[in-house]
Amino acid sequence: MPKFLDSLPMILSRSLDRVMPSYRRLFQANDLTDQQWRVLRALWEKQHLTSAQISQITLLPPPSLVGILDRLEKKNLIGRLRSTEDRRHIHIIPTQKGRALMEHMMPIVERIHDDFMQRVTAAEWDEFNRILNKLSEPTKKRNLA
Amino acid sequence: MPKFLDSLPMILSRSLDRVMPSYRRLFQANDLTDQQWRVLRALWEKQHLTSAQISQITLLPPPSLVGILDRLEKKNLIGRLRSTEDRRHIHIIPTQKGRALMEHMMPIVERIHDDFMQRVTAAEWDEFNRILNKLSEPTKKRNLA
DNA sequence: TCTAATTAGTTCATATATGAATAATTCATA
DNA sequence: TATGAATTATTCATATATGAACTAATTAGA
Repeated sequence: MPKFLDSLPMILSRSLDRVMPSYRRLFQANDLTDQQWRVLRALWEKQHLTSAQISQITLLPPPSLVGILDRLEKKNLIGRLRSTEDRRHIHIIPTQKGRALMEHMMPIVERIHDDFMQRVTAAEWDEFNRILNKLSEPTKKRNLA
Repeated sequence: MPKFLDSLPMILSRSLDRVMPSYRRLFQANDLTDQQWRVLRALWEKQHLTSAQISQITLLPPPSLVGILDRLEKKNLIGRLRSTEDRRHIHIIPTQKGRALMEHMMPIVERIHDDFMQRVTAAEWDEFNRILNKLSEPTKKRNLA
């Protein structure tokens, strides 16, 4: 008899609730929300991305992204630049200030990540990812209603 | 060099995004949000719970819970009853209609759950929970109440 | 006994999630 | 080449998340 608290959604939600505070302290110290940081983080590797690309990388839904980008723009951390080739695309580009903030935060984020990683062995981490992937791997539509 | 997409928060978020749709189709077919179902589900075992207890079980923050309970009450699925012993407590009680809805949905929810469980062995599931717990176990604030 | 500290539920301001719909642009193709 | 389909970013309405603050009720302590 599977208990509510042992269901997959609750297990994942509870873990997120436990993991996020360690990161959130850093985000708040830098006046960022979780989501705002995700956008900046996505721009760490690439110099510019479209909204759709950011949405795909960060898992942030497009309607949410509009407001998140608005606020990042207002804080002068990113800029919007409409593409001349395909005028439907809007390139999101970090500003100097945005890039400076990323450079300040990235090492700390990595340290937080490393702290979590040190809780398990490399083999455990791999095994964890393998099983979680089996559990959540997308297949067909699973409509049991 | 850990990639953004392989960080613990992103892995957990992505898995949730992949798992929830299977449940959400059922919730929507019954005119419920994820959170509204969580509250009903919490009331499946117990006949009545206080707001604080529901918040703890469902992981829903108290300020959110107020609105969620308002809407469940408006749909006549639950009722609020102020305790006479401690007038700060408010008991949340499913209505007849609420209980009927739960009885209709529970078997389907269980089937969805079983469907996910069949993707891994019992040993894998245990191992998954063990590692995830090591990863996300709270260390500080260990409140031994 | 009387007041300070706690507790439960709530409100507030702001930010985000969700699903439907829309405007502008580009693509596909008859 | 006109025109319907597809794409990109956006808006809209509603629901929820987050952290601070607030009210009413209860409890702890001097």
